[in-house]
Amino acid sequence: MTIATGQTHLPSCTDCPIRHRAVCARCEPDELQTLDAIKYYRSFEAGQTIIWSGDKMDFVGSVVSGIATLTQTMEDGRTQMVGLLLPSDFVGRPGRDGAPYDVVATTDIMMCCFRKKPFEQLMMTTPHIAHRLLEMTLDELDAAREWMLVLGRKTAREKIASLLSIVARRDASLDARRPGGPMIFDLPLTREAMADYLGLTLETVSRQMSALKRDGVIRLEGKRHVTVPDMGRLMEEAGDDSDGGCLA
Amino acid sequence: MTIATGQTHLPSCTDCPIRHRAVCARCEPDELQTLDAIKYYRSFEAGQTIIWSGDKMDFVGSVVSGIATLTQTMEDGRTQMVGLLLPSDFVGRPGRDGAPYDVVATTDIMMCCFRKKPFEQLMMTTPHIAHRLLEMTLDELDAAREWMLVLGRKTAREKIASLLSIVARRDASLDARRPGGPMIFDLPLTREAMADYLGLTLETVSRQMSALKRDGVIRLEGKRHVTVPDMGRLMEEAGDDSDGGCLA
DNA sequence: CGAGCACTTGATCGCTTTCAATAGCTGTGG
DNA sequence: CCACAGCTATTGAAAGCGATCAAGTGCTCG
Repeated sequence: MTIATGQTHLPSCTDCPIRHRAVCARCEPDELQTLDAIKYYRSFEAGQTIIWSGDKMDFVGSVVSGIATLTQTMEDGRTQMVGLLLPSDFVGRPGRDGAPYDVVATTDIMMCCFRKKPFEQLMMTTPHIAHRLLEMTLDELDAAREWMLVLGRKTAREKIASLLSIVARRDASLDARRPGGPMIFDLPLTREAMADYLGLTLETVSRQMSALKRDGVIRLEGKRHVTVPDMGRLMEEAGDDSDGGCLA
Repeated sequence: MTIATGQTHLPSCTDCPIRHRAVCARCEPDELQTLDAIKYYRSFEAGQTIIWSGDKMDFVGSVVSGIATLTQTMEDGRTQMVGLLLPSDFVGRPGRDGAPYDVVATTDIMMCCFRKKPFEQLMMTTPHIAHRLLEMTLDELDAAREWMLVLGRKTAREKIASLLSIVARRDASLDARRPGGPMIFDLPLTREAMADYLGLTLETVSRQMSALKRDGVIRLEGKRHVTVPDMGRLMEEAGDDSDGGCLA
């Protein structure tokens, strides 16, 4: 297992797949050019730790492709996932040196990075970046609080259904499927990662996945390929309002 | 129970108790003057709901004094607290109309408010405000993620100890006590509110409080007045690193 | 003094964890 | 080609922790 951390200069920002969703989304062409000049790409392999909790962080960046997780670990080994980083999500905190969490690549991943100091200076002079980052941070805060309800008050079955519906809806936003039809997607997480996200054991995750399959809420091909025949049903199982999702 | 929502113009920002910690912390005197001109105060009584989840929010603001909670409720009544609002904390989200959570005053509370539209415009022209708000939002995000570990992975006893140590440390930051001595503070929350924060039932909260008292980790006078003879011990019970807190 | 509220305490139940065995899959090497 | 290690996932049985149901205490206020 060679730890070959790639480090490359790649195409310009105008062709970037996350151009319109990442921290640079609001930037004008000239601002984009400035970013283009100081950005660099880094790739990580599945399983690699991108940032260790407590380490000094000298860069920030965006996930371009692939998936990473933010996790916290107690001394005795109990771990809790506190964030799921998808393409366009931002990593790192301007204005703070130490990293509060482990960031681990769960799939092969490509990141668009900036050294922290230059990025911080850029933020001072480029309101479009600061505003977009505020907007994204507020969204993450909402997501974290949503998750607190899941962790604090939902049953194991509801937790699984909540996770599935979140992953499903994310895929839907990319594929632009019609809301009525069945949803099909791949779970990007192992059972253990799901457990760490949900505050459960991996055995309980496995049992509840089996139960949802047995009850016809989901269908499984292999371990990771999921079909949801009826999203409304899944949302009910998650304990969420089933009325939502009517985004014509 | 008269719902007398006070609405007053009060002293200038320069005398404000949260002047150096709130969203206005970074403002220059002239910027402060602009804020001063459009701010207004509102008071709420303990128990009053300040904002209903789903309602249109036409103002944002800072807690000046008192305590409020952010809560989420499922259809069947299960509720989870997702935030504790202390003096200087910011309420409301620029750029979004609907409120995602209930905001409830747990004590009598005074808020410094701004109508949303003017505040948003001000944010565009005043980077000091936008930057401070980003900083505060990132802090809240860290706090929310810290809490996810508590909700997902800690035992009932650890949860209670975590809550107590957080409240204790907050008070410490105000009182500037020496780290070695005993900590004394009042719990601003009922047992039920503690339960909603911790994802427990109020019975379990009560039992674990009794257990911590029995084991000498805390002492109680009345229901709310808490003495912690040894903070290190409390931190151990919370499952946190006990080495921390060495801030000379 | 009695109603109402916040809190405490006890007994029992049930969900999730824990411990343990097994299955399925992949890659390696004889 | 098959045996085997290593990993992920499933399933079963038993244990434990927190929830639920149910009194009961102490305080405040009318």
